Amino acid sequence: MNMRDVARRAGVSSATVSRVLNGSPLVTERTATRVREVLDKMGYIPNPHATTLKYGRSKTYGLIVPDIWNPFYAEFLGAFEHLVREIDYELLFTNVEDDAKLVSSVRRMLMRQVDGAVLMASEFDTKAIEPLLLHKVPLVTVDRRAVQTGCSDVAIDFESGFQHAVKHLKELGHCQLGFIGGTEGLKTSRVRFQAFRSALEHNGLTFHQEFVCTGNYRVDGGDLAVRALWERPMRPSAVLTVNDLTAFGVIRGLHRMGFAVPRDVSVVGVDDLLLSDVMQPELTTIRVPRQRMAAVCLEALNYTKEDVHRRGRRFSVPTEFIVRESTVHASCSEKTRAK
Amino acid sequence: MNMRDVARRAGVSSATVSRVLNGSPLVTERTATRVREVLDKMGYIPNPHATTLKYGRSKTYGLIVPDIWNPFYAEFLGAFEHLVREIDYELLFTNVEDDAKLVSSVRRMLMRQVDGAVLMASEFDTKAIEPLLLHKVPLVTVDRRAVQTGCSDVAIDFESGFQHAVKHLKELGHCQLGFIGGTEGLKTSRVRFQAFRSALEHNGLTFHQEFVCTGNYRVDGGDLAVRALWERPMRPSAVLTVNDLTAFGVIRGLHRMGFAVPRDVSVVGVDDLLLSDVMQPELTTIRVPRQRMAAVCLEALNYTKEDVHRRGRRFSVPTEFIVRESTVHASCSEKTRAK
DNA sequence: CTGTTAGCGCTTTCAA
DNA sequence: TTGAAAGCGCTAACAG
Repeated sequence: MNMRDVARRAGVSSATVSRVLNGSPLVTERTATRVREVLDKMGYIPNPHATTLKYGRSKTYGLIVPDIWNPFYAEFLGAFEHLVREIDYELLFTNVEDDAKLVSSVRRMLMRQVDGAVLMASEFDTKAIEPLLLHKVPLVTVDRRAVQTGCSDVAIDFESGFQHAVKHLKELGHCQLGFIGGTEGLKTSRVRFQAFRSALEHNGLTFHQEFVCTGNYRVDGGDLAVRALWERPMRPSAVLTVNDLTAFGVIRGLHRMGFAVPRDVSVVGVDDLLLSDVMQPELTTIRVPRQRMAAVCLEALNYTKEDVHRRGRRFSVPTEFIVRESTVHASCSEKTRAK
Repeated sequence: MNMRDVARRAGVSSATVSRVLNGSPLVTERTATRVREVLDKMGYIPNPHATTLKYGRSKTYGLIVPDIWNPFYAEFLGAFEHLVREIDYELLFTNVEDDAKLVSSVRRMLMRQVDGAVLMASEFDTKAIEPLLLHKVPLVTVDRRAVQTGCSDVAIDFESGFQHAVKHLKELGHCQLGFIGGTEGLKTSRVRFQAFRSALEHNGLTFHQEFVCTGNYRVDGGDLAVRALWERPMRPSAVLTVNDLTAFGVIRGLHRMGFAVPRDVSVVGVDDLLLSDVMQPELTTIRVPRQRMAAVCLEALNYTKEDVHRRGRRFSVPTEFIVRESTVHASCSEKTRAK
C-alpha cells in the first residue's frame, strides 16, 4: 500500500499526503487531520527507498568498527545506535577485521548512499576511505588526529588521562613504569604510547624502552606481552596498558606466572569497560566515555555535513581517571623488579 | 553515474549491463568482457535502492537484540554480521531496551523492506511482531520455543547443558543447588529455569524454592539476588545462573559479603563469554556457541523464506558444558549452608 | 491551499 | 543475443 492508496481513500492527492507526512505548513488543519486518520486506519508504512532513489539521501549513517568482540566497541555501538535512532536515522553497522573487509564496507556504504559515516577502523591508509571522500560522504574518524576536506576527527584526550595515571602511580611510589601497547603500526597505538611517554616526562620520570612491549588490543596480547616483558633483566613496578582488555591479559599473565596484582605489580587500563569493575582486582583505568563519544561523533558528523567542501574540524572527548584496586603503593620488594 | 552511463560508454543498452552484473547467460562473452572493462574503468557502484523499490527485495536482514551491552549479543552480532556479509546481504541491527523501541524497530524493518529478521528481543507478546508476520516477512525467533506460519524458532539446548552442569555438581558432592534466574516473566528465563529444574529431577536431587532468586541478566542483578538469597535461613552450596553476567554478579556479591568462590560456594554460568575465562576465578559455564547459533539462525531464515505461508520449523543449537575453576568439591563446611 | 507530473536507477518482459 | 520501455513510491517544482 502506498501514498496513492491513502490519498484516494482520503479524497486528496498523493502530494497532499506527502505534505502531511512531512509536516508541511501548506495544508489545512482540516485536511491534515483527515489524512492522518486515514494514514492511521490503513496502517500506512512509508517506503524510504523511493526517497533515497530520487534524492540520494538515505537517512542512514555508517559505522565502521575494527573489533565488535571488544566490549568497548559494542558499548559505543549501543550508545551511537541510540542517538541515531533518536534523530530518526538508520545505522549501517560493519565490523572490519581486515583490509579486504574495509574495502567492501566502504563500497556498501556507497551503495546504500549513507549520509555520513563514522570510522573507527584502526588502519586506513587513507587509501580505503578515498572513495567515500570522492563521493562527498561526510566523514568522521576517531583518533586519527588529522582532518581534511569533508572529514573531521574526534580525538580522545589520552594525554590528560595518562598524565593523571602516571601522577597517581608516582604518588604511590612507582618510578619504573612499563607500557603494553596496541597492535604495531596503528595510529591509535602510537597516540596512546606518545601520551604515555609525555606523561612520564611531565612527571619527571624517565622512560625505559625495555619496559615497553607491544600487544594487540586483546587479552591474549596483554598476556603474551607481559610474559615477554618479564623475561627481561629489569622489570617495572607498574604497567600501563593500551586498553582494558590488554590490562586483563596482563593481570592474567602475571597471575599465571605467580605474581599478584596489585600486590606485586600495579596495572592501569584504558576504556573502563562495563566489566572492569567486576574483574578481580577491580581495574584502575582511564575511562573513555562512550556516551559522550557517541554524541561528539554525531556532532562532528553534523558539522562535516554542513559543508563537505570545507575542511573538517577537530573535536575532543575528555577522559577520566578512575582509581580502583589494581594500583597500590610500590611494594619495594626487589623480587618484582629483577629476576 | 548509473547503468545508462556505463551502457553508453560500452556501446550497449542498460539491459545488457544489468545482465552482465547479474551473471545472466544471455550475453556473449565478448560483450560481457567489454562491459566489465567499462564497469571497472568507470568505478561503477550499483544503487540497490532502485531494485528494492521496484521489486521489494532489499538484500537486508534485520536483527533485534535486547541488550548489546551484554557481550553475548555483541559476540553473536559479530558472528551474524560476518555470515550475512558473506552472502552479500546487509544487516539492519537494532538494540531494543523496551517495548517502545521494539515497536519502532519493527516499523523500521518494515520500512526498509528487510527480506527477513532474527528476533532475540526477549519479550514480544507476539503483539509487537504481528506487523512483520502480516507483511510476510520471514521471521526467526530464538528460544521462544514456538513456531507459526512464517516464523521459525531456534532453541538453545539448555536442557542438556543444565543436565551436564547438575551432574557435575552432584559428582562434586553438591546436593543443595541454587538458581539465579533472569528477568521475571521472560520466556527465556522460564526456559532456563525449567531446564534447571528438570536437570535436578534427572539427577535425583530435590528442588528447593528457597534456593531460587530472580536477577535481570546483568551483573548487578546477580549481585543483588545472591545477597537476597544469603539472607534466607538456608543456603545452597552451589549456584547455577541464567547467564555469565549474572554469575559474575553472584561471584562479586559473595565476595563482597566475605565468601570466596569456589572455596565457599561453587558457581556455574551460561554463555561462555570471551571474558569468562579471564575472570577470577575462571568461570565454569554452559557454553552457547555464537558462531553455530548465527549459522543456524541463517539456516532458519532461509527455511522460512522458502515459503512464508508454511509453518516455521524448530531448529536446535547444542550447548557445551565447560568446567573451569568456579566449581570444586562441596566444602561440607556448614557455615555456607546456614547462618 | 491543492493537484499534476516528472524522474530517481534498476530489472524484466516483450519484441526484434 | 540485444534493446526498448514500463514501473516500483516518493517529493518537489510548477500550475492552478
